Amino acid sequence: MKYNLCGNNVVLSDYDSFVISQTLECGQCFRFEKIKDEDYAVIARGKLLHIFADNGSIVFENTTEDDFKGIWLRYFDFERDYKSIKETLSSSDNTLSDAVKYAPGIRILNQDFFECLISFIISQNNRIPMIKKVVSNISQKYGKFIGNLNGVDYYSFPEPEALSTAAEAELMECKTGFRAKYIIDAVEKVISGDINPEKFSSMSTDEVRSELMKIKGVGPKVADCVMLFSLGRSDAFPTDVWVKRVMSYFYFNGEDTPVKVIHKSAYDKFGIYAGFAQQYLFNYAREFKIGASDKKKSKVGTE
DNA sequence: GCCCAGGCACTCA
DNA sequence: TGAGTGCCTGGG
Repeated sequence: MKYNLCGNNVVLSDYDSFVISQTLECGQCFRFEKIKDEDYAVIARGKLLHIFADNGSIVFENTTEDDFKGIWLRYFDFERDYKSIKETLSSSDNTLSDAVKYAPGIRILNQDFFECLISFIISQNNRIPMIKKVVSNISQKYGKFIGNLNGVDYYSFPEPEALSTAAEAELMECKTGFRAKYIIDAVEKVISGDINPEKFSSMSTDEVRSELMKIKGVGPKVADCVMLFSLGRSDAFPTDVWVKRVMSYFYFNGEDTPVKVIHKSAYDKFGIYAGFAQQYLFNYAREFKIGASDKKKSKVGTE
């Protein structure tokens, strides 16, 4: 991977396995706005980033080398060798081979723990546009103004202390619905140190999952999302309805299979790459509506 | 108006 | 230990 400085921009060339839209729109994060094709505003780590593709390069607009190296390199997971991960997954499994070919430019983002935790608590029983709206509402109300792009104001996701001032009724006004009390419980546990990501480093993935599930509104699915997208646990395998469908469809003869069974088979098959496999499969399943009712289903491989 | 969405808590057997 | 049910909200 190579980058150079060009005026106020950092320009990334000679990279692989990265397509902005595939990485942002594969359901792992909620803090981005599409400006046009391969041109996005991204909010992360208290910064507003304008990122776009230009003649095969990726431009990080108005970005210092310090921010690029200190924030974005890690956020977009550019230090990881995705070629070998994709080869490993594809070589042993035809389904994965197809799923990887379908979206070879997905990278697993390294998001902020607290933001990721609250965002995926909000995600339960909810749709992506709605999740984005709720996270944005919370940021606008409790976060800090960080900039304007194309006439749109952007706000950072609040620190735990800032969000702790929120009453349940106020969170409801942000359209969190029944999840408001879950958010309050999560904030309390983070501030008290009851939930402390620094302590996680010495724990196994199963132990971290149990810790996270002490928070109200955090079950196995949300815990695995938080571990995969913000704690670098690549063996986490978030099993939501789509992953359940795609796994049942391809590995269990289309039979409705319990999440526990799916979870175990994923770990047996993919091991420490389970999280990457999940992301390729999830994207593939959602795009082709694999396993959804016939009305919604489109034919695999015809698009 | 009804149904459901990237789950989870709660209840009851 | 597992199955069944309700949940804010808004778009189809």
